[in-house]
Amino acid sequence: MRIAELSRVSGVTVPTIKYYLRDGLLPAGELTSRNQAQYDERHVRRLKLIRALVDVAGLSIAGVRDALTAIDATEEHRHKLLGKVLNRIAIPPALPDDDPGLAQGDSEVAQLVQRLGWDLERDNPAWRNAAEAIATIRSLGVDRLLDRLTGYAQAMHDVAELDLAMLAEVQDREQLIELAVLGSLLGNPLLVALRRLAEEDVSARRMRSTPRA
Amino acid sequence: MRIAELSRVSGVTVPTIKYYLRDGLLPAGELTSRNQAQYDERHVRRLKLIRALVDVAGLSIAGVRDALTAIDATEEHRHKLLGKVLNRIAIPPALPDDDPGLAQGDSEVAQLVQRLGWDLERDNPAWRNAAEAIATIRSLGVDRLLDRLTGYAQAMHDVAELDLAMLAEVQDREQLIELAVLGSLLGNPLLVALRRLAEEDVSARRMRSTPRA
DNA sequence: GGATAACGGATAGTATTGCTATCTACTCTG
DNA sequence: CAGAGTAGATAGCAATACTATCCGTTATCC
Repeated sequence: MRIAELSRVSGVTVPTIKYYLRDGLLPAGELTSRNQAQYDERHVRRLKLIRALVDVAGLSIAGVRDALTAIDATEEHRHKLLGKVLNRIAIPPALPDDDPGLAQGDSEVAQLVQRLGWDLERDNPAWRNAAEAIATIRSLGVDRLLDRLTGYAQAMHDVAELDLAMLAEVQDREQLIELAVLGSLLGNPLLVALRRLAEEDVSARRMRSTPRA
Repeated sequence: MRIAELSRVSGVTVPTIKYYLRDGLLPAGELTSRNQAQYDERHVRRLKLIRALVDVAGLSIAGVRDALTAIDATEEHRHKLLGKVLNRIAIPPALPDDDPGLAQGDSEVAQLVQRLGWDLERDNPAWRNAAEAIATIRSLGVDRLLDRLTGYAQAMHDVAELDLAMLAEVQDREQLIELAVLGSLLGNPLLVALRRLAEEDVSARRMRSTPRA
């Protein structure tokens, strides 16, 4: 398969494919001569993956590179725990380290974790993300949003049980890493969409039971 | 308060404040003369809100404008249902209408909704978001990620119950809209972070019970 | 075997986003 | 009344994600 067909099959324009090649997101095809290369199904798949991460997961090109690097981790790195791979595709901090309220958010996460008896390390990047979200909510004075923080955490624990149960079934290590990364990146928008749909259902039910509340 | 103090108090630079003023994200201060305006606490709050939506919720400036417009909906629009407000801050579609697989994703959402007996309309933008996420997962051949779709939906239904229970307690209509919008936009990153933290807990627990699985 | 279409690789250009800087005419402050 | 600050307008800029063009080379089709 040459570049024109790769473009046709994947739906990505030739200049964009060249751009991804330059950026190292897409591995080069096998050169059969100075200016001819062969591409195969792996390239098609990789292009679909890049577009999925950009369009659906909402990643930047730099974020895609991080995700692909995590997926492609060589065997010498792959002995590391799944957690390490997932921490490498974490959402970068949004607030400065000295943000007033961040320390408070951090300790609220600590309380939550302790209350639920969760077994985890403070250096998980998601800890910071959670602390930042909490700090932001408090700083805007919409504290009521956090009344049910524990319930949120329990619901996400249910999700996590499903995630890990799925991963536990996977034998192949390469596939495991990929499923974990994609489950994280593509699962988030799915969960967000399901939350919104569920809200409409709950709202409709409540409306039926108390029509003019 | 003049612009320099507004900048100092909010932590947003003067040129950026002017940019937000130009863009209509921040309402103009009250002009006391041709080139002097007074700003107040509402402007401080609005600036914090804009930064929160950009930094924490990850919205673009255009997205912030949509969110603020939804929050600021005048009384004539505010009779509309909460759902209409939330649909206006929906995530825009990422796949083209004619994407192969989108129709399949759409019908999978329909099956899920029917299976769970959810009461909702097909025109909810989140329906499309869910269909796109499902279509993308299928097109990448990582179908296993969807094995527990029903469980995901149930967990998010729990979240939705919490969301609506919180909103039901709010009397003031203006506050209701704001809490709904911020609960949606700021709640998502919080849920994503909690999911990741919960995954680590579940992973640690599983590791303890079956150390070398 | 000769026209021509496509190719890989390099370089340059472009549209958009989200600010940032400068300018001008004015006004408040010490 | 000096000079710092201001509103509003316009212009500039850095980053991102492509998109276009060019070059010499290579396949392809009659």
